[in-house]
Amino acid sequence: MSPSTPRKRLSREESQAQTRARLIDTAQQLFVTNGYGGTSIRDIADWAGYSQGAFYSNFASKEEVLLELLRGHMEAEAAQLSNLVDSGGRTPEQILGDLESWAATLNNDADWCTLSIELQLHANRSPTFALEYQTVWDAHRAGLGRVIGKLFATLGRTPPAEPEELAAAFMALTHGLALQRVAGRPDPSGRLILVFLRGLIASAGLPDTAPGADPQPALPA
Amino acid sequence: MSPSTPRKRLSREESQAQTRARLIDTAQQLFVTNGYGGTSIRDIADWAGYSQGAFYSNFASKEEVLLELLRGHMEAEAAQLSNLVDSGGRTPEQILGDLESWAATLNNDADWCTLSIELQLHANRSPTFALEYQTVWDAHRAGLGRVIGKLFATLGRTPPAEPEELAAAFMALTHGLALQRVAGRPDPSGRLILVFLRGLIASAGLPDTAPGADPQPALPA
Amino acid sequence: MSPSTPRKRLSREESQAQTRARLIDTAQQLFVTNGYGGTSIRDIADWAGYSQGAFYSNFASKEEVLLELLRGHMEAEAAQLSNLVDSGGRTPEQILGDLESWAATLNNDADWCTLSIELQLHANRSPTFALEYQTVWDAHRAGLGRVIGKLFATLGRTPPAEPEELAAAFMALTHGLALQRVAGRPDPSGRLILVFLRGLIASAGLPDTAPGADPQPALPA
Amino acid sequence: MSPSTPRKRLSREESQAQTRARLIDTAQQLFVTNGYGGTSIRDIADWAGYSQGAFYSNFASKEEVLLELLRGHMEAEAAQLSNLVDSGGRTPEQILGDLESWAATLNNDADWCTLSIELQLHANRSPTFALEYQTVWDAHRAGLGRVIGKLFATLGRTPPAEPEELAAAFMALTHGLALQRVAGRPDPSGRLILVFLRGLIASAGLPDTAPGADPQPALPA
DNA sequence: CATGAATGAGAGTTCATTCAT
DNA sequence: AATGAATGAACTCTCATTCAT
Repeated sequence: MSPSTPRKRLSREESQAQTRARLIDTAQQLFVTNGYGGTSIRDIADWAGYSQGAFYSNFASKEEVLLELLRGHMEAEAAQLSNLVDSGGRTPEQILGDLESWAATLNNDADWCTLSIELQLHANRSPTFALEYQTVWDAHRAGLGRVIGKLFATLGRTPPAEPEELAAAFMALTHGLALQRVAGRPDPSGRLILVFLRGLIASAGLPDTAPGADPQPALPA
Repeated sequence: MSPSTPRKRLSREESQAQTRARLIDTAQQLFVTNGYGGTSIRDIADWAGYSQGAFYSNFASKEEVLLELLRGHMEAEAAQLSNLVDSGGRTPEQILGDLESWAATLNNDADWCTLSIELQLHANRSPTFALEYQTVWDAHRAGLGRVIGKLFATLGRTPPAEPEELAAAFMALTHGLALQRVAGRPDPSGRLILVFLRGLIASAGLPDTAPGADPQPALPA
Repeated sequence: MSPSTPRKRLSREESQAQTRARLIDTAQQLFVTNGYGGTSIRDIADWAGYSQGAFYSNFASKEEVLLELLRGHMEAEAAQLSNLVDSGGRTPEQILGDLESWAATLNNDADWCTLSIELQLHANRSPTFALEYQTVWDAHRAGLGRVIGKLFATLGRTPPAEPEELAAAFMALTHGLALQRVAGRPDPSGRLILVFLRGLIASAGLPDTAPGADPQPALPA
Repeated sequence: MSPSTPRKRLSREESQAQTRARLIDTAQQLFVTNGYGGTSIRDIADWAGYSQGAFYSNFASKEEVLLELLRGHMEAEAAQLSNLVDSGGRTPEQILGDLESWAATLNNDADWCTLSIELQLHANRSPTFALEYQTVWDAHRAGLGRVIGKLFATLGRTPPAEPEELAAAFMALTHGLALQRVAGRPDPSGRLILVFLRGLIASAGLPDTAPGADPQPALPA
């Protein structure tokens, strides 16, 4: 290192940011493992290697860390969805492929799902939290709804329910399956989600096409 | 009062059965409202109008009430399923109608679903409880799986995944949708479940029928 | 069974006495094992095979059982002592032999000693109990003191302290050694008590004998 | 006060050491008065003027305070014994005098004895505690055994039992006599211990001295 | 900013005791 | 006399939170 860039030592701001980041990370892991209620602030501080006071220097309460996690959750999901949505001019096969890889992500990132359940549960209890949560949730639902709407539009079919409702249902399916996960057993979540998605497409009406055409020739299971 | 229609006073057994029943009822309501972890034994006893000691005269621990609720849950679900399964020789329309009314039940009985989530969450934390829980869960999954298998058999179609897996997926969907419920908004659970079910049927293969036949003429959405 | 001796069934009084006796026995065992404070009335009733109510039909409180045990203790000790004391005209060797067998009793009956400590401890806490206890204790101390006094008198020696005090000291030694007992290790109580007793005799003055005589020829270790 | 030694205020470390010390002191007094089982953590905290939480900031459990007291006990006893043991080249009279003053200490420090009994009792119930306790106990027994062995060696006599066993017996005697203490009555412990010790010396053999010598001319009671 | 001793409320649980049966 | 459900107080222990340092 040259004398002009010596800083092994973090500036005060950097150090503070690090403390905060470590607390958030630790909190997420503990919430996933032990649940929100089953995690104490002492736990978070201890596992992160800080004192309880350090926690309170960064967050006003346990709920505030959860909010912070919610924001991270939100950003990650928004990024994911923009990948699915923004790229125009795709064939149905490509969109379905995208959704498939999204489902695979869920499969791998079990922690997010578990955390997501914790968020939802806590929103059901705490009105304060519910308010912030609703925003995130609605945004996500709208985003996923748009992807689904687009898929059906590209296929030239009418979805069997409002795209946003279908989006909510897929998220519900994801959460419900995450709840069923047992360590050691293979997780069929991604596969089942696709099975259901293909089902929806199969049952979707072809509004103004000539009758007798094969309904879904392009999408063999 | 005549000697043959005796005392408003409860006999000892009746009285203790009443106590137990009231504690269980109160516990269920509180678990649904505040979650398992968010409910204290003090709460249960207080709301039921008894002392904490009364609770411990009836249950060895908080987990034991949850087990009791699980058993009730189990019986109710078994009864429901036997209605769906046992009656032979039905048309596909009848079976679908049965499933529809089952979905409607879920719609109305939001508490059961919320409680069911609590059960599943607690099973994920407590090995003791998980053991008992797994039994109930497996039985229920097998039961619902049988109904689904029968439906596809009656329709002469091949289900797009193992019936038991589909059953698990529908339960997941139910739980996930229950999680999303917000007081004041209409609950689309039952409707969405049927949408997905119809989708599965639509995408199911017709193993040995003549090609070109209209795949699902009997089941318009 | 002949018709003239039918009674498989206990009379009410007999049955009650049996209940009482079983409760007392169970209580003693539990007090010895877990201590007075570590034993609950529920424990006593359960282990004896009765309800808690049965306990309260026989005793007003936990302390009353302890009193009952104290009385039993007292009688047993009185009987023991009267054996040591009453038989007149013994040689010193015989008396020492008697004491030796008394010490051996203590060795075997560890339970009595442990219980005795519990009694003494409880007397130190409860004034009510202390009152009754003091009587028993004083009687026992006086009894054992008389034996010791007699022993010295027979030997024609002056005890190095008041016989009653020596009695108390021997009981203290017994209790203290009982406290040190560890399961699995041999218990040297009886032997040590005799070692100390011989010591007292050895150091006892020969008030009016000719000087130069061998002090204790008759009692080699 | 000069500016260099200003603050009446305690530093943080001092203050927390004070808290700990007060809790330990209070615990000791209460254990002595009410017994280990009869003392609640609430009691300790209340009497020390702190909250229960303060207790748990300093000790993990009630047993840990007892361990702390045990350590203090151990140190005090070790110091006492090193006084008795270390100083070489003493006449028998001096050693006996030392033991006499040791016995007098016991006399005055009744609390230690009572506490010692509580320690022993708790060791009999809790395996965890027993482990630590055994170490202390063995050390003390060995130490006192050494003093006794030295005494007999100086006197040129053979002790009537293993010095360690005699040590254990004297500790038992001490404990047992402490148990008998009743407030208001004079406590003969110290005196009786010396009576017994002189007895042991009197009955000790003179292995290789000329026969006919006066056995214990130097030690008149 | 970070510390962690101390707080006070509340958790699950046990217990001696009461009383309708 | 015996039952055991129910009581209410007390127990050990954990927690989110505060605040002097």
